[in-house]
Amino acid sequence: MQKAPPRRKIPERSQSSVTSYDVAVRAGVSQSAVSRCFRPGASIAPKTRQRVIEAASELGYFPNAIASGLITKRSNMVAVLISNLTNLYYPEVLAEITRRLSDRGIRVLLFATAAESEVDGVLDQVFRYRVDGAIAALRLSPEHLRDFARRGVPVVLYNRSGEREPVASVGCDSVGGERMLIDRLVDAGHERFGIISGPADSYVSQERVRGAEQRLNERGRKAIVVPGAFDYQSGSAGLQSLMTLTGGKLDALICANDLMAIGAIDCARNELGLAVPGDLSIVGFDGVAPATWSSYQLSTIRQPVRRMTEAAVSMLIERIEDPDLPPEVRTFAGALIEGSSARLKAQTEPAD
Amino acid sequence: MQKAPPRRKIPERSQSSVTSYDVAVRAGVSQSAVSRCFRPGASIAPKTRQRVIEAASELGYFPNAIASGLITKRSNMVAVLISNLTNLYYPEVLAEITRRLSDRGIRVLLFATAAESEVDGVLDQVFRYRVDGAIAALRLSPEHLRDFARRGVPVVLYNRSGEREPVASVGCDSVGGERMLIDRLVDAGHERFGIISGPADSYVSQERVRGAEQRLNERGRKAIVVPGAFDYQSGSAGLQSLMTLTGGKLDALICANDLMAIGAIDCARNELGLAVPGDLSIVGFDGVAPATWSSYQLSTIRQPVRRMTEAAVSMLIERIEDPDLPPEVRTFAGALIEGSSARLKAQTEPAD
DNA sequence: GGCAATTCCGCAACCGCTTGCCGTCCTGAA
DNA sequence: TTCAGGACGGCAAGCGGTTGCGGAATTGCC
Repeated sequence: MQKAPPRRKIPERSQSSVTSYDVAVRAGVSQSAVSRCFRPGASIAPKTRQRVIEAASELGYFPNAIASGLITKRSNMVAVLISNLTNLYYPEVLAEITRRLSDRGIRVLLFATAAESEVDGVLDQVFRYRVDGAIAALRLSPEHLRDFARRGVPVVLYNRSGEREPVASVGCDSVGGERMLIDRLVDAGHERFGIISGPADSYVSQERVRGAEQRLNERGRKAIVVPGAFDYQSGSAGLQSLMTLTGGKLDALICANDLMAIGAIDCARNELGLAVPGDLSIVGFDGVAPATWSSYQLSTIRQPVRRMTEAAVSMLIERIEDPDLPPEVRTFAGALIEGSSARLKAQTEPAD
Repeated sequence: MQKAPPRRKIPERSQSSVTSYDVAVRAGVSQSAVSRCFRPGASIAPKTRQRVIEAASELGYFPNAIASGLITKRSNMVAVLISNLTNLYYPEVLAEITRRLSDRGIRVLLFATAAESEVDGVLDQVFRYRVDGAIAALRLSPEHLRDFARRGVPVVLYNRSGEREPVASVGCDSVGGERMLIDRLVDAGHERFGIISGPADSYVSQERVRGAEQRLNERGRKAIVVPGAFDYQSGSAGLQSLMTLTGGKLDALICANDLMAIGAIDCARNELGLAVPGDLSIVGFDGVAPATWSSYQLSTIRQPVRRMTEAAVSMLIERIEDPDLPPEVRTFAGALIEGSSARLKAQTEPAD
């Protein structure tokens, strides 16, 4: 076989990519002077800067962030790890985080996985890109966290917490939120409780279910738990199986998130012919937009997304600036949204 | 002071950032050999590779994508520009795009703007990062497009099209979609039409409204148009003002997207006491998840998101590989979802 | 075993920018 | 006028990889 000629595809990038050198030539200064014009705090005469800026804009020059990141060891990129974007709740979080980071001159490198457990393959990529930090809204194993630590990449967990080791994290108090819901439900006279959980590998699901069961227990009640998957379907399916399991005797349904609660409401009303909250009280968790729609007016716990994202971003940035800051856990209380999908007060007469 | 002899680099191991040089030392090979181990197709002996890979994993080494991007001129990052993530429709698109790009070894650098018109400030950033290409789900002016072209960064527009100049783009056929809806509505006997548009700076809104009005015109009908903002509120508000404007005489409401249609349904049923579709037919556009919820079962046009994102990604990658490919516009037909929020067939008797 | 053809791998020159270290030049004070 | 002290800006050494080139080692073949 003949030796193949060293075939390279060189797309002849002629006019593309203006460098600081080109600008320097045009402005009649050295390349380093150009660089200084684009660095805040560098020593440069206003006059020179003027000339350089002009030349730069004539050529359409922008400093190459890749090259400068190589030397400053700051890529000005942060990895955002999210498990499933289609969850209604996360888009808002992502949008907020992106906006806040962008206000601080930092870009978001997005990593989306289908399930929380798929992180492994993704982490190499995160490290390859030398991101300055990461915000993770999914479960990271202790090994993963150690990898981050080893490489000096600060992480802030969002709505998660380090399983064993302490990690910087922000979250919404699941246990406290469920406690509020349970207390109000019990006070309103509900007796038979059902719970629809989230996927087994979800941390928030575990916490919420645990919080609910614990409080029910403290109040001398208990609940049947059926598994769900955080989506609309499983709200409906979960309710159906609970009705089967309890022979239709269910007073209150606690869903691990809003989306399942909405699925359950629709199922109760449109398939089982039940009045909500007349025959059945249904509560959720998150406070997503559809929960407020007039067809649902879901009784739920709203997470303070703005404050939480702000906290996550500023905690991360602090740790990028000073990697030795100790781990800090910030927990925010959710707000009870009364809504009208559950009878939350004893005085509300179930007239239907 | 004497001139210093050429400083050999001493592996100081400053706790972070293992370099290929470190790996080379440990494996007893040259730095370039290490590099070759991580480049597909490079000439390296299996034995050497083995040794290097071992040393690398002991040190936790990953090639620095920033550094390699600097020299290969490929950052393996693609910018995704999205106007507002909270739109229910975009998260799905974003998730799909991210997944598909990631399958091809490409990362997403996310740029989210609050309004379509805020692109200006963002573009510098896009260029600074030397992304290999961009997918834009927002309006880009001819100047913006020229900037991309000038820098040799291929762009694919998502649900937009170049206003004057031809640009690679994928989209869902708004005019055709609206035509289907209008035809079915007219055939079913509706006479008085209302339209709620999207924000004025939105391209899809303009197209959809234009498509609807045009077809209504062809069928000898016309509609009153009120402005909306693509959100739940404006569906409700839009319906209310239409009821005022028409003195309550409205047969069919065409909303420029699903979210407003849902808002309108809720308003009609829960505030105006109207039956949908009994008293009023309501249709949307997009095919978002909530549209399928049993409380709504929205009659709408579903965009083929999978196919569209797949097309966008592969078109972009083709253009990254061969920048001289001509612009191509791929339009996908939406699928009519009958739903039950509108009377779409003449034989359906409006019995209420 | 001898010789040519491969296969491997080291060398070194970058990629585009940052920055420490001076050398210039300008300004103001004596 | 002289000189000290800044303010500017050029020089050049990298940052961590990639890759063409050529030498050394290995292999194939007779």
